[in-house]
Amino acid sequence: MQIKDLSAATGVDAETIRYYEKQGLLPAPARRDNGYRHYEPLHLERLSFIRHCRALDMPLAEVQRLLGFVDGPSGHCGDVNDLVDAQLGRVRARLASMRALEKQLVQLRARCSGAGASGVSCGILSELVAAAHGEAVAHEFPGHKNGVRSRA
Amino acid sequence: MQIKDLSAATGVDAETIRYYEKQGLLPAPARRDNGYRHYEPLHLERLSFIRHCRALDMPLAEVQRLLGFVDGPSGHCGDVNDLVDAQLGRVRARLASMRALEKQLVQLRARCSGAGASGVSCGILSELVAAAHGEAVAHEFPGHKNGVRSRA
DNA sequence: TGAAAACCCTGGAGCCGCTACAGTGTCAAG
DNA sequence: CTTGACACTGTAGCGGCTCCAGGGTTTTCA
Repeated sequence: MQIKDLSAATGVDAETIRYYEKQGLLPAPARRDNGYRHYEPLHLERLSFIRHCRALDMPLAEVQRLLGFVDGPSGHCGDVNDLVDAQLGRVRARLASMRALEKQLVQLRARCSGAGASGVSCGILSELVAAAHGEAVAHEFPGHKNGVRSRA
Repeated sequence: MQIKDLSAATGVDAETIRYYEKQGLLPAPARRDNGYRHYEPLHLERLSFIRHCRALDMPLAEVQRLLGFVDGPSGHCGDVNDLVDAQLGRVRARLASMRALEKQLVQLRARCSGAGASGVSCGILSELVAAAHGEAVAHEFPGHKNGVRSRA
């Protein structure tokens, strides 16, 4: 099995497969005489595992730890639990902030769809400008470094 | 007003402020004799606007377009609408996939909390391995480049 | 047989939105 | 006059890829 077959079988781009190898997630396969990578069914299974974890949005570092549990002796059930719980926590936190975000955007959107093009300037823009004013005042006393989460 | 005052007033890190300037989001302020940036109230307002948009998780490129509308002549209400709608669409798509994610994680988590440490191996891990098997089979016929969204 | 297309390799740069340095200069307080 | 807080520039790093350049190899088709 060469890289394009593994790619076709998993739906993972060949460059991503090489990237996983470089990051130590996928064991380096044997090489043919011409230097081409030669994959075994083991790699297919492993890559699918990785992608499944990624579909759960786990960071690669955690996937790696999980793979360590798969390979190593059993009895890490507690550790695995913790890992999944941590991921669930992250997902829920993001979910909450996304919901708040949606709400804000819906409110913002309503500013314009109602009034039409009658007013002097756009309601959405003036809303954002006004909000900016409020924010600036609200933040006048510092205390924390960064009020906006870096990636919702 | 020097950079740390602007930073304190908005809660935005000074390095981030300089970054926004370099990216062309914040107009370059006047410089004092010593080369220090000298900010006007205009900058405070503008920076707050940017942060408010960022709090709505808009990409900087869109914030820039929005700023263009603020500066330019009015009458872009339709464009602004489209922009906000696009953002709302992105947020909702992410929201949906996050919800699916949470569900999967909860199911996965249940695999282990029920059985305790009685079985031979961890239920979560075998579930992931089994799921990986299913995925691999399901993808055996290619057609698309990348099955997993890059950033949920 | 020979040319073109499709695949493979490596190494490095680019994406986003910051964040954190290193190395240097300037200013205010004690 | 020293100490500390601030300022400046420029560059590198994060995650998780993605894409490109510049090569080599293999397959396919005329």
